[in-house]
Amino acid sequence: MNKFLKEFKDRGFFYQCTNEEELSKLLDKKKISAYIGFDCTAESLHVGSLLQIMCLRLLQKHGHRPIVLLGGGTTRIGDPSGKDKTRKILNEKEIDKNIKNIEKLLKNFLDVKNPKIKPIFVNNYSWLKNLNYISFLRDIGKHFTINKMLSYDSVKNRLEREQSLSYMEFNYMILQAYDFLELNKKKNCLLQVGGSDQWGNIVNGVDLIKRYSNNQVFGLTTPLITLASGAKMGKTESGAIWLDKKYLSAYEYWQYWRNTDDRDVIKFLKFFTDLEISKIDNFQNKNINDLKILLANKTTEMLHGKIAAQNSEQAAKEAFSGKLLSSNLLSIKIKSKDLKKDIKIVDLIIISNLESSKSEIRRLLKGNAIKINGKMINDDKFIIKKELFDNNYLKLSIGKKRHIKIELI
RNA sequence: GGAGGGGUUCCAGAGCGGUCAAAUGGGGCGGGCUGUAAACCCGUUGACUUCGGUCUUCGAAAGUUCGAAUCUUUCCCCCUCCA
Repeated sequence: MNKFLKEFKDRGFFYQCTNEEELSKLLDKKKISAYIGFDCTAESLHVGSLLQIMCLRLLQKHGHRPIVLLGGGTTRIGDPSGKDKTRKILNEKEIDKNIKNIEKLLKNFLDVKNPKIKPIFVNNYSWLKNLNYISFLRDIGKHFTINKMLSYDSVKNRLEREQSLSYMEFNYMILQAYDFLELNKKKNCLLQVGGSDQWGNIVNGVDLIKRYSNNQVFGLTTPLITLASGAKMGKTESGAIWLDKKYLSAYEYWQYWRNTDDRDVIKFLKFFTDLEISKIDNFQNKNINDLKILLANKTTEMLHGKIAAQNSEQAAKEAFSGKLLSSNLLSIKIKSKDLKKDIKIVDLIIISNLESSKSEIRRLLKGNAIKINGKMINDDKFIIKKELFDNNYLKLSIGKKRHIKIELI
């Protein structure tokens, strides 16, 4: 089997392929361009897209060129896959902003220097915006049958549940197939990779290209990642695990990985780090917590850089060992003039934006959850005095995991 | 078009005139155990509070009543069956 495909499988990326044998042969013969499309409905991607990003990296590792499609056109329509309701439609400005930001984000993960494998970023709006309806129907539309389109899960589910599916959304799969055709024509793109929910859309593209130009191209999908706990990856109660540090700090990102369920650690090392498979397979007997730290370091390093990863590890070490102040701890600044009057612990936490409900903070206080400089506070009338600050710093702990440095400025 | 059933707190789902900020389960949060894991146990889960209470919530609006999530009217939205 082709080396790329083998590693793709060994790491657990593989779910389905339109024609594995032929793809393997092709990849042995030459270096190709392959594309993955990303949703641009938000300003940042989250961990849910990370497997796709790892696919891009793997392509590069094996000398293939990734094409990143940031769907300015299709985001304007909204993919009905996995959705019960029509998505909210974003306006042009928002989408353009999202595309710019996501492109920047992705560049953190990819080799953008090596001219042979440098990623190509494309926006399908550039070809979708000028489509002529009649000629599109004649050239492209004739290759699609409604009979088949109705059989796809994304469509079928909607219809079965009697949820309305607009004609606009119904066209999504055709547009995605058309994207593939365009990329095949313009960039000689021979492979589309996506999540398993994209299978139908990908197959349509492969079929369209076959019918339209008689070229053979391929589709490859990755499995949906579920956690050992049964939950979907990437969402926690406090929100999505964003990749952009504007929404989630490097430390919090590091913590997300550090808190991986035991049962998921080996799997995640294969998914989300570049460590060699053979090496990971030898980890079975290693201390599970060391592996979690390794996982956190590698994933954080990849996104935020080595320094950020090291700082996060250091901060965690200090925070959880009970050390009072660490320069690496998440820091929140409050103005000293706000501290002039007697400020209560409850208000301090509100000002710091750590909690938004005073009732909640009172509950936490009652539940032995709040510590200042390592000392438990139960009284909701506890006054924060200047003396509590050591060199203008104070350590506030909420629960066992949230340790924050409050800085007086 | 005709006949029924329903919209309840994050979710599922009870309540059907006062004892309802609303059972129960899930989820979340906090505590315990531990390893920043899992499992398990306990507490908690609308907001504000001078801890006495106060205010806002049961699809929307209006009404009956001393008192409404519960009754009436109108409106909006969902589901099932028949045509």
